[in-house]
Amino acid sequence: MRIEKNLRYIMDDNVSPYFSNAGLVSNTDMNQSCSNEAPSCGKRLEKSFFDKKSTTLAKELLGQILVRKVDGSLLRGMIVETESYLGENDVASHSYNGKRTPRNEPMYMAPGTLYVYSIYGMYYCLNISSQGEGSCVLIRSLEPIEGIDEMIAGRSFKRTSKSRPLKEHELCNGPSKLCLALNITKDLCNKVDATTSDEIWLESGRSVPESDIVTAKRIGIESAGHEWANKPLRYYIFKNKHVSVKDKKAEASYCN
DNA sequence: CTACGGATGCCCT
DNA sequence: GGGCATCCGTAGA
Repeated sequence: MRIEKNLRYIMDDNVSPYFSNAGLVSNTDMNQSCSNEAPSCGKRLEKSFFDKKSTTLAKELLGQILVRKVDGSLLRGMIVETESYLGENDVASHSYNGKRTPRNEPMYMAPGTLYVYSIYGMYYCLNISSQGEGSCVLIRSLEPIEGIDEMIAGRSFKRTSKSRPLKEHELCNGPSKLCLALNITKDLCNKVDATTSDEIWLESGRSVPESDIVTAKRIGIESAGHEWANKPLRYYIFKNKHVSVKDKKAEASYCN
């Protein structure tokens, strides 16, 4: 029943090469389904993958798979939008000026460590620590791959019977939406080492060519001032429906 | 499509 | 006490 419903979603929204075989059930199937994409597809990303400066990591995380175990079932989403936070020199970073508090401690931990913080009293954002003191990558959007029904259940928070049903591309198209969909909370995931955890980790997906990466300004940091608010430190996959905010000007130079 | 107000509570000063 | 790397519903073009 659940699989049947998932498949229907996939059929309705079959835009990603990742979905070519619609393998939704097990790790084994996943590996088989993308064996033509990349030799390492479906393998856990190791420490060395994360040990890069945040701008590089932010781009290389595009196309990779975030995996979360919820009540014994696996939820998977492909990362389609990220932001780089540079550390002590970045006015918009929680670690600006080398600021270090109990909240942002994970930003200073080993690359691959998750930094989950609460925002606006009711939401969370997920970051991954990168190379460099106090720098990290914010995960802004996912394209759901597996566990759609669980994601819908997670996103029912704050929604009523009057609310319009969510479309698939609305499940994870925002930093706090994806945390709701994948049950990522500070209590459960903050400071977790994603290279060793059995509850949340990353797997290699497809590699996104530079020509498919749109570079744009970051979202929601106007208070950092124009100069830093406008730095091109947000990255997303061109034409992907699951991106939270598109930048038409940045996309104008792309074809198709 | 964009604009805006309200929700809601943690964290730092 | 004020700010916040957000989301949602409504209003209007």
